[in-house]
Formats: sequence, structure tokens, C-alpha cells
Amino acid sequence: MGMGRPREFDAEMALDQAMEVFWRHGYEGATIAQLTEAMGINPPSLYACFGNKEGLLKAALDRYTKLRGIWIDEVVAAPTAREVAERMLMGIADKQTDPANPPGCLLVQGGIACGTGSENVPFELAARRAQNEDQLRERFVRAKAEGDLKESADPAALARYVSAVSVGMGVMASSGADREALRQVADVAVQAVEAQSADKA
Amino acid sequence: MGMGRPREFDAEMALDQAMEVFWRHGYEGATIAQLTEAMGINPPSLYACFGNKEGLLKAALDRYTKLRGIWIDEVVAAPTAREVAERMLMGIADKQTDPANPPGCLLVQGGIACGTGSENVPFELAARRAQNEDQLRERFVRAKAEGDLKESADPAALARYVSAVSVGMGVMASSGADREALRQVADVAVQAVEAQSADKA
DNA sequence: CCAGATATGTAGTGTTCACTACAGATGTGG
DNA sequence: CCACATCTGTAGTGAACACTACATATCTGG
Repeated sequence: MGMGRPREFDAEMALDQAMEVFWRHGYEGATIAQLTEAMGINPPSLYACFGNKEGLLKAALDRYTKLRGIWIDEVVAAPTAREVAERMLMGIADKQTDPANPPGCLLVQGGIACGTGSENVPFELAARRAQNEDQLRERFVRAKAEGDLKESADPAALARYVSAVSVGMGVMASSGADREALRQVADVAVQAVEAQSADKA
Repeated sequence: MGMGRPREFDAEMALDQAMEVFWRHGYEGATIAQLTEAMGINPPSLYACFGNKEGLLKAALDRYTKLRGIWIDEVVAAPTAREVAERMLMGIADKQTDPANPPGCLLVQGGIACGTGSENVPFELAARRAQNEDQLRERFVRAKAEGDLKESADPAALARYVSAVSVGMGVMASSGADREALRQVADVAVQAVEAQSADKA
């Protein structure tokens, strides 16, 4: 039995283009026509490869969070909780204002609220954000065990806090905040983590 | 010349219902059918009163920000920058998880990214968020002048920071975070403002 | 070179969307 | 009571949407 005609486009490169469209217009705001044009393919190819619009979004999110997860692994390799927060938030400030990408964060821009029929898109994004938060929380748990964070510190609350600031910065970036403005936010935000850190000996 | 047949519905009550629909589904996710049903009117009444869908959104935003502005006036009446931040963020935690309203904040849920033809909706929301940030910044300017904030403190950066945390909490609330989780975030966030406060004598 | 399998491009499908034409209802001023 | 103005409900309008039927093209295995 033959294996059929081979695909004529590169799925990952097409995903990168789709990602950008979702990033810029959100899930509902992105149309199949825009997506197929950006991906350089026709609708039947899209549906054969990704099932439907939501399947394409999930594939794009997988790609996005995979790259992001690798970066966060580097972030949490920082020696202290304070430096983890600083690397994280300063990195976010830079990434979210990188002219190579649309401003903000796909996990926010993708869709915070959706209409009937797309209700689980916001949940899908929230689940991916929660993954990042988990990575941070585990790192802060370790920091507390190492005596790097105060005994009174709550690693889960700290992780939620850093995650919330990241999201807020993303929204600001998408509405025009420049890199310097975001760095100032990050700079202030880090001080809350510093306040939870054990005093230097 | 006669004045014509009088309107049979209350515009403000109808706006409250429309606000809730936009809040829950976002601008693009909200349909005219949902809006008119919630408002208890038919499409021609909506268009006669508000012009079009975007006009209705703006009217709903006006109503939302008016109430919110009054609340922020109370918040910035707190005696110190630290207490302003605490009242603000704790109040946000409570408001965004108030079961009387959809979770989160209309100025975020309304639409962070939109499709072609609605590009200025995100700008409209961003402008309203900026108003709140301005109120905070002015308060922090005063706090610095009063010696309540350190000489090294940047009131604009602090206001942006509190605003960013508020937005981040709103996104978390809309994706299911409960009140206690948001209060923990607020609690950590306030400590950054405290770190910018002048030492107590 | 043929049969089976999968991809592609053209050209649609039905549905849903924001919005409105129109006729009738209900008010005001003369 | 009449001319006029504005609102209301019914019933649509054209456009845009996500998605697909179908014929054709390009591969593999025999």
C-alpha cells in the first residue's frame, strides 16, 4: 500500500506563522483566511493536518509552551529565589517587547474571554499558564527548604504572585507599554520577593 | 412638532445587563442576540439608543469606570502609599471574586486582542485602565512629596506596578482563582510598596 | 506501470453574524 | 383630531465565518 502524497509544507514553520496570527488577533479574532494565508496553505491542508481551528491553536500553544518551558528551566536555575524572580520578570519584560514577536504573551493574547462554542479556549490557556506557575512554585519550595526564603514565606503564594505580575506585564505590553516601563514594573515587583528572602548573613 | 414615542426601557438597567454579557464573553464573543436578550429589548432599540455594538461597549465601559473611579477615590484616600496599595489590591481580590459579577475585570475581559474591524476595542480598554493608573500615580506623587515614600521611589513605576498586579489578578480570577488565592497575591504584592516606603520613625 | 493512499487547489456549503427596512404603536404640539 | 416625531417588533439583509466535497496531483508498494 502506498503512503500517499507527501505534505508540501513544513508543519512547524506553518505553526510559527499561525502562532503569530493567534498572538496578534486572539483565537476568535483570527480567521481561517488569515491563518491559511500566513501559513501559506489552503484550508483543506490546515484541516487535514490540525483537525480544526481549536486543534491548530492547541498545536501552536504546545509549540509556544515548549520553548517557554525550556526558558523557564534556565530561569529557575538561578541560585536564589530573588534572582529567579528577577530573571523571570526582566526576561518577560524583554520578551514581551521583542519586535520579532507580537507584543505581550500568547497565553494571554490568545483569549481571556470567548464566546459560545469556544468556552474551553480560556481554560486551555489558563492550564498552560498554570504549568509555568508550577515550575516557579517548585523552585520556591526548594528555596525555602534551602533557607533561602524566610520560614514565614509561602512558596505557592510567591509563585502565584510572580505569575500574576507576568500576566499583568503582558497585558501592558500588548497595549503599548515599552520595554523600559515593563522593566520598572519588574524592578518593583522583585522587591516583594526580596522581602520574603532570608536576611543575608 | 411632537417629541415622539417615549422609550419603554431603562437605559441604565439595560446597560448593566449588557455590561455583564461583555464581561463574561468579551466584546467579540458577545453577540447582539445575547445582548438584546439580556437587556430585554430588540435590536432596533439597541441601535437607536447606542448606535452600534461598539457604542454599546463604550457606554458600558463608561458606566463601569464611573463606579470604579469613585471606589478608587476612596482607595487613594488612605493615609499612606502602603495602605493605598493594600486597600486597592485587597479590594480588587474581593471585587474580582464577587459572585454578584462575572469573575475578573471588565477592562480585561472585554478584549485584550481583537480581530479585524475591532482593533480599537483593546485601545479603548487600555485607555480606561490608564485612567486608574493615573489616579494611583498622582497619589504616589503626593506620598513622595509627603515623605511617605523614599526619595529613590518612582511614583509612576509604583503606579504601573500596582496596576499590573491588578490586571494579573483579574486574569487569574477569570480562570478560576478563588478569593483566598488572590488575597495571597495581594499580600505579597503590597510588600514591594512597603519596601519603597520611608522607614517608620 | 498499476493500485492504493494521502495531499492539494478550487469552489463551494450552511450557519451565524452585525445590522436594518418597514409597518404599526405611542407620544407631543397645534 | 391631525401632522409629526420617535420608539418598537417582525422579519429579514448581505457579508463573513468555520468548514468541506470533489476532482486532481503525487507519492509508495508490488
